Amino acid sequence: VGNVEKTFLVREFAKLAGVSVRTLHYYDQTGLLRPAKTSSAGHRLYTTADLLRLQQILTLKYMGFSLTEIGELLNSPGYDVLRALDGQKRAIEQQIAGLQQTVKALERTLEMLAGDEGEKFNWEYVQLIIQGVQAEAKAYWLAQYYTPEQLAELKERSQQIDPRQQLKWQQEWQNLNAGITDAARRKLPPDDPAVQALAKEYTEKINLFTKGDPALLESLRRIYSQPDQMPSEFRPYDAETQKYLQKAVDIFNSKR
Amino acid sequence: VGNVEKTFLVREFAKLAGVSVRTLHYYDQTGLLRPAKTSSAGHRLYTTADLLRLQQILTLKYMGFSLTEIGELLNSPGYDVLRALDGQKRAIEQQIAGLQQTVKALERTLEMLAGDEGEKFNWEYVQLIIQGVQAEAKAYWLAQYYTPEQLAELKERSQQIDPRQQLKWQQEWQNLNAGITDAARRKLPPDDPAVQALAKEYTEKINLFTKGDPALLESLRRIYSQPDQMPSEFRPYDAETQKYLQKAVDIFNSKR
DNA sequence: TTGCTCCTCACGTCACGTGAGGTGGC
DNA sequence: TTGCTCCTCACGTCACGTGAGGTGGC
Repeated sequence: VGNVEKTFLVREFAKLAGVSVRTLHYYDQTGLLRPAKTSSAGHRLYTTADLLRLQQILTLKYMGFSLTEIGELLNSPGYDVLRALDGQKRAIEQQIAGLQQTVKALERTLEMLAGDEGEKFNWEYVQLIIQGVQAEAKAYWLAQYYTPEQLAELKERSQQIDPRQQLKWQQEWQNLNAGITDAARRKLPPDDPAVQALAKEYTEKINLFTKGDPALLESLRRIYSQPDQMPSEFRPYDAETQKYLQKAVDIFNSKR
Repeated sequence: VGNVEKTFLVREFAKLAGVSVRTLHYYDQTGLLRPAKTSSAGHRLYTTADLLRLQQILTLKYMGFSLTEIGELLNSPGYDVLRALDGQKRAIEQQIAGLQQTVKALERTLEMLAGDEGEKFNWEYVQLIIQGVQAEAKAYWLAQYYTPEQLAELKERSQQIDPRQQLKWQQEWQNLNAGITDAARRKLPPDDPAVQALAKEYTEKINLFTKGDPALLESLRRIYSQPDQMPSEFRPYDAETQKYLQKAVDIFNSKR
């Protein structure tokens, strides 16, 4: 008696919150926002409590979370919101960094176009621009892990080595990484001979790079210690594959 | 005789270009990249010319174009590449600006969380933060169109008027804009009485805002002159709807 | 009775990833 | 003959937009 809360039909409620009716249907369907009640005719009846929840959903959506993530966040009260928001912030910052690289490439391409008017569009040069932008970003990011001396040495090294040889190494690395990713995906046991062959090749390549310098090895270790921190464009594999590789390499080392 | 060009099977070609086989299938299917030949067994045979085209596709993809746009760009030789790249640059810059707003909101929310430890997450406050960030961005953008005096006056005005009244106006604007968008979408004739009613309301609201000040009206005109330049978050309707509205308003004015 | 709102399917979007099921050359 | 690669469907993705076709209260 007197306990009748004001309810809203979908259209009303949608207008109130500034979303479409279809959105509310969808949120109901996926369980993200179930209306408080349903009328005898099957009509959705929303309350002000529902409005609060919807606003929370929209807030998190604005912050870039997916609907699945939003559901998890709102349904588990013990969830660490601070951590989630912080992670989200970092993710978006990386996204921005990627877009800024693209803008930079576009700018340099436009400069090039302004330079040679009337000439045909030089695709090869644009590819070089993109590679340059990406290399810059990578170098900038790596600079925080290497000491100045190491950076100087690596730079000198790369200048002394034949570009063709460098390209070949790069491709070998890519193939090796593809093999490792594939092995991890297929869940081959780390002590499988095929996987051990990959571990061997990996170890050899690392040794070739560090030339036995323990400081350089330590830098590499720092770089790969948190794969999720690494910008995705130059992250060879995710954290899980990384662990898998580590296991295989450990087995390989223990067997020698 | 001797005119046999080297060809590649899909997997080979895919590895060569660093894409997946499925991607090549898809590009073939959509007509974006058709292999030069097909073997008698129905196998796709790619040539180095195909590789060049694929690299162009990937370049444009990196620059943020959709596959449809890429197809149009590559298939129409007279296309104005410079204009396309410049537009793309601007689009990405706007995307970045939006993401930066989100980051700002996340940062301020995190600061708030750091302040009141252990307290319950204050959703209402986060909403205010988001609104604040958006208002800042809008003010910043509008500042380039209004004169300092106009800005000062508008600011003073908003301080003198009851916030509830402001909210009400905002909602009226939103409803009006929704009506206009709807009329344009349904292609009602601009001289339709219903559309004329919208034009009337629009004109009245504009007059209420400018208070007959021609300088203010001129600023508004500048602001709305290129709707596509306006950040999408506070663009009420696209260029086409804008034109439609203009037509309706012109008819309305001519009838008085 | 006429509109209006409500409902539930269900297809389309974008650029592929991921099997399923089957064929052909080494 | 056994593998390997190739092929063509065809479903799934993410968050809805957009009809289609039908029912119920004002």
